[in-house]
Order: sequence, then C-alpha cells, then structure tokens
Amino acid sequence: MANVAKYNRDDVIHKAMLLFWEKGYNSTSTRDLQQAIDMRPGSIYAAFGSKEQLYREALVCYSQGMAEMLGQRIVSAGSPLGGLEAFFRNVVIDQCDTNPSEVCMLVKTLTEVSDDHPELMELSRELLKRTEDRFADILQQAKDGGEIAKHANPRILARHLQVQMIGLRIYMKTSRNPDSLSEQISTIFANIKR
Amino acid sequence: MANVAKYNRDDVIHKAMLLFWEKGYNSTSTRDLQQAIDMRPGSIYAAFGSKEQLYREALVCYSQGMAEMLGQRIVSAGSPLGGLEAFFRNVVIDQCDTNPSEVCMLVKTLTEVSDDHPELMELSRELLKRTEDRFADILQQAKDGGEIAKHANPRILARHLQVQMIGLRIYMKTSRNPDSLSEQISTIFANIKR
DNA sequence: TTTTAACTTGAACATGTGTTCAAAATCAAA
DNA sequence: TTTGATTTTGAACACATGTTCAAGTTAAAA
Repeated sequence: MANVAKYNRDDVIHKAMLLFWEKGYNSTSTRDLQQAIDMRPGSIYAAFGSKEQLYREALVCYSQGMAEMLGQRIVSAGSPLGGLEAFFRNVVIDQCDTNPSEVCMLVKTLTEVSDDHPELMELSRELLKRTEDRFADILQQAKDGGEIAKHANPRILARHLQVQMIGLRIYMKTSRNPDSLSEQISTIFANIKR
Repeated sequence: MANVAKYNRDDVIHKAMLLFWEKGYNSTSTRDLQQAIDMRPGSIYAAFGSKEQLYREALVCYSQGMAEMLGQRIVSAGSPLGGLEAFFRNVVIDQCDTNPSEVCMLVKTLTEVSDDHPELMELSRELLKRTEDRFADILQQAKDGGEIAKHANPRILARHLQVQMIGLRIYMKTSRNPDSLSEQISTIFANIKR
C-alpha cells in the first residue's frame, strides 16, 4: 500500500462541473480546469482519463445536484405539486444569478456538442429522460393525492413541464425579466391543477 | 476601377450560416469555413474582417430566413394564427431533419458564447426579441380578426409562444418523438384560441 | 531507516487555431 | 496592348489546445 489520493474526488468533480457549466465543453481549456480544481495535467489524466470523461462525471454531478434539490423542495413544500412549482421558481428565477449559467447544463451540452462526442450527447439525453421520468412520478403522486385532476396524464404533463423548464430557463437568459417569468410559472401550474 | 467581387456575398453568407448553425461558433474552424464557402483566408478576411463578423452576418441571414418562412406560412394558411401554427409545425417537426440543427441558431449562440463575444450574445438577444415582437403583431391581427378571444393579451401570448418554440425544438433534439410534439403543438394553439 | 509502490509534477509534444501579408492573378479603363 | 487598382492566393505566424511521460515526491510497510 502507498499514498492514497490527496485530492477529494467529489469536490474536484463539483468544481469542474461549475466551470464546465459556465463555459461549456469546448470553451473550457484543460488549463482552465487545472486552475479551477488545483491539479496538474498528469494527475487529472491519471484520475479521469480525459477531458471528456471528466465532463461526463461533471454532467452526472450536475444532474444529481438538481435531483437532490427537487427532493428538498418537495419536502419543504409538503406536497408533490407544490414542490415542483417551488423547484421551478428556484431554478428559473431565484438561482439563475448565482448559478454558473441560467441554462440547464444538460441542454447546453446537447446544443453544443453533436457529431463530435456522441457519448456526451447520449448521456445528456439519458439524464434529461430521467428528469422527465422523475417529473412523471411526482405528478402521479400529485394525482393520487388529489392535487391534480383524476383524468390527468402524468406522462404527458411531465413532458409538458420539461419543455416549459427548458424554454423558461433559456428565455430568462434572453430577457432577464423575472416578474413575467414568475407569472408564467403560476399560469403553468394553475393550468395543471385544472 | 478593377476587378469586382468574384463571389456572391449573400450566397457565401448563406453557406457559412448553414455550417455555423450545424457546428456552432467554436467548433467551426476557419479551415472548415474556407472549404464550405470556397474562399481562401485572405479573401474571407478582406470581405468580412473576422470569424466573429462573418458569424454576425450569418445570424442575421438565419433570422431573415426564418422571418420569410413565417410570412409564407401565414399567406399559405390564409390566417394569422393558422400561419403561426403551420410555422411551428414546419420548424419543430417537418424541417428538423433537413435543417443543420434541430435547435434555433440564435438559442445555440446564446447558450454557447457568453462572456467571450458579448456582441454575438447581444445580437442573438435582439433578433430573438424581434421574433417575439413579430409574434405579438401576428397575434394582434388574430385578435382583430376574431381568431382569438377579445380579452387575450398578444404580448403575453407572444412570450408564451417564444418559450414553447425554444423548448419544443430542444426537446425534439432530446426525444425524437414527432407524434407527441405534434400533439403538444395542437394543445398549445387550442389553448390560445380559448 | 530503508524500501516500495502509488501519486504528483511540469516541461514537452504534436496538432489545431484565428489571422496576416507579400506575391500572383484578374480585368476594366486608357 | 499596356496600365494599375483591386481581388485572390496560400504559405507562414504566433499562440492555444489536449495529452504524455520521465523525474520527483510522498508516506505506509518492512
């Protein structure tokens, strides 16, 4: 046995995630990364293999963080649908200034890389799909709890919410008008309850 | 007086636009461009100044193309709202396979470049705003023509449509499920008519 | 204290990048 | 045909990029 890793793997991935989320895959150079995570090229490549593999881990880290936050909002709100709406408000409006980017990191990945790095695209797709599945589960619970109509279709509503989430976050980057977006979120969830 | 430009400026910008739209700003090298528009570095820089300026012209070209298409759909459909819906279906579903990317080029620009190239971001914002204004005009005509309710607010509806358009196009890239997206578009416009 | 296997370092490499510029080619006017 | 301003060409430049690897450092085990 010998030296065990000096760095904290999760911490490093988190820091890399923040930088990747801000600047995107191509605009983040390995030099930028070296500085952000305070590791030298050799160590980075020994630990992660390549820039792309580190990015993959960063994507998963991002996705997990979002999923945890959604869970917390549901607990705080005390109801599935209330939690979802709080989550929307948090992501689209409250956190959009403190986050590295207004736009979802999975969406940024999907729009930036395409032919090159097909694995990054596939992973982003997969993680987005998981998010939608999670939305559907939550909406099913809302249906079971009587928060939404008996005839509502959780899968269709989940897809609808996914489109809203993606669209709203990008729109926020365009317009910087939190008040109108807050109203839009209210309308979206009012329509779901009907 | 001497030689006049050999190349067709609009044609060159259009070709550059298609490549930029497909690959994004950073992933399109000037070598790629040289091949696509069949011009040598010196000519390109004499004609456009820099890669960024050529991209700016490409953005405007893209935006004009979309605006023209919207106009055509309105004429074909014979009504403002019908034209808008046809435009949505065309962009999100029909053309998404033949276009260089499923995603709006303005949105791609906005999510890819940020701190670097602030002028590209500002131009994308401006062009997106113009699109929304156009939507609002069309919706006002729909209101005047009795296609939508008297109490409807064209500005709010235009914002809503913009979010849908952005979200749907990215969702199409994620899921590749045209049938469900077609239903979603039907629902969106059914709700507007109410 | 010495050994040893794992980890860390940073200079170096090969390639790709946006851009420049002197030389060559072009063609309307003289 | 000659002139001459303009356009085109492509080699070259300076720098940035992802990645490698031999040498150095570390600390647990012997």
